[in-house]
Amino acid sequence: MTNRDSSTRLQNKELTRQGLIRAALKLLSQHSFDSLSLREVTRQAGITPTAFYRHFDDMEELGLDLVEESFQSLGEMLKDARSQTSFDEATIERSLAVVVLHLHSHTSHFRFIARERYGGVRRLRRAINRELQLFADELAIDLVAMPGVDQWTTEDRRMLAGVITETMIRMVAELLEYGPDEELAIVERTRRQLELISLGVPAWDGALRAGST
Amino acid sequence: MTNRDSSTRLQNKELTRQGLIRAALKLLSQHSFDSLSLREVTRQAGITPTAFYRHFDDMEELGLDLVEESFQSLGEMLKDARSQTSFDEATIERSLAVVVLHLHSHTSHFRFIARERYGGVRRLRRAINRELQLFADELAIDLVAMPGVDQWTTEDRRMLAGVITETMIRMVAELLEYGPDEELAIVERTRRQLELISLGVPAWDGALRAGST
DNA sequence: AATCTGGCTATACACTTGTTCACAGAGAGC
DNA sequence: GCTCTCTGTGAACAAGTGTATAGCCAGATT
Repeated sequence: MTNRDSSTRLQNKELTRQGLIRAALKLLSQHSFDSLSLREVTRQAGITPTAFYRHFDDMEELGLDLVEESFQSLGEMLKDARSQTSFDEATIERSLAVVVLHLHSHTSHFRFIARERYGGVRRLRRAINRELQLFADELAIDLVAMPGVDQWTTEDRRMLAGVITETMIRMVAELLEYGPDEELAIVERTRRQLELISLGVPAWDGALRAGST
Repeated sequence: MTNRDSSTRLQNKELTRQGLIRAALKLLSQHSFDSLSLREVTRQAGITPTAFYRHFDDMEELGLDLVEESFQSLGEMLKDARSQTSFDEATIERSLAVVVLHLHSHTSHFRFIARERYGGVRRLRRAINRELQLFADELAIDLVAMPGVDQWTTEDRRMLAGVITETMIRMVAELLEYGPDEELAIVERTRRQLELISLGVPAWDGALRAGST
């Protein structure tokens, strides 16, 4: 194999592979993943069912690749939203804007995550939740910079990061479900929910709220 | 038709109908709904595929019945949890206990709701979300009794009820995903999230947070 | 230029799916 | 007791499923 030049062979393979992934994502706006058939995907991608096996052993393997790709695009979103690590009105507003923007340009990725997170395929659920955990953990780290929160325990910071990410995800899911007419109301409501949470932060005293065990 | 007596005819029909529903619920712990086949359900219920049509036109119709039944059991839960309409530590603790208890005795119903809420079947999603809306609205009404919140706008009360129910639902989903070993940690984390939110309530001033439109 | 490699096609297999149809047989109504 | 009404059965259908096998042919290797 000549390494110095990009071989057309591999390029083409990657191309049809992308085709399969894009085909799957397209079909997943109608189906859930485990009602998505191998043949359906290849049909949409324009190749023979048997050719599928040149790229994936399994539909599940394709699914795991979808998880990876989806969170990759989500990671790029984080770069945009990061470097401002407070939790005030302005930050909330900006974060919401970033999420909504990326939602519009990566709709199928977001839909896939939202749908399969609690979907019928165990390995997919696990993979997605693992990635979401990493996502929330990053946020938790950022929250250290917030006055007051720096004194919190790690667990409490994760707890806070949890509500925030979950609230965001639910907003995404709602936006996907309802049309653009409802978009403003949904985002506005989410904004208020996040602000409400942020108001709880200064009043929080983790020490007084130790577990009952 | 003799109305005064319960005919064995209808009783039996209702019996196999329940059989179908229970069969579906059982299978839905492995599948998602739209990968669940009619034949699979009848096989599990121990009847012929064709007999299915004596009870439902469609799998989707069965699904809608599942929604109804699931929320009926959820409504009974509400009766237990209600009549204490504050949002303090004790109430949170008690509400969590009620939910966890009902989760253990109605696992399949909760799983169905959590999974199909964002699942692949549109009508099911809509039906579930409509019911959840009603659920949250009831909670919103109860929240009027809370000092301070009685001055809030209806929309803000719904907003608050929204975060609370969503946090609860996510806890349920997590409990379903992970084993009983994790149960304590999950519930504890949720408890803290709810308390954090409750701390934001006294500081909330809706007037200062009007929409930006 | 000859050979090899591997992405892809074509055909075929056994199996499952939703739905239709004719029919059985037990309870309901007279 | 006879007839009617329905819930459930059995066989059959066209269509869709995952996968195995054999072969083609363009790009890579030598």
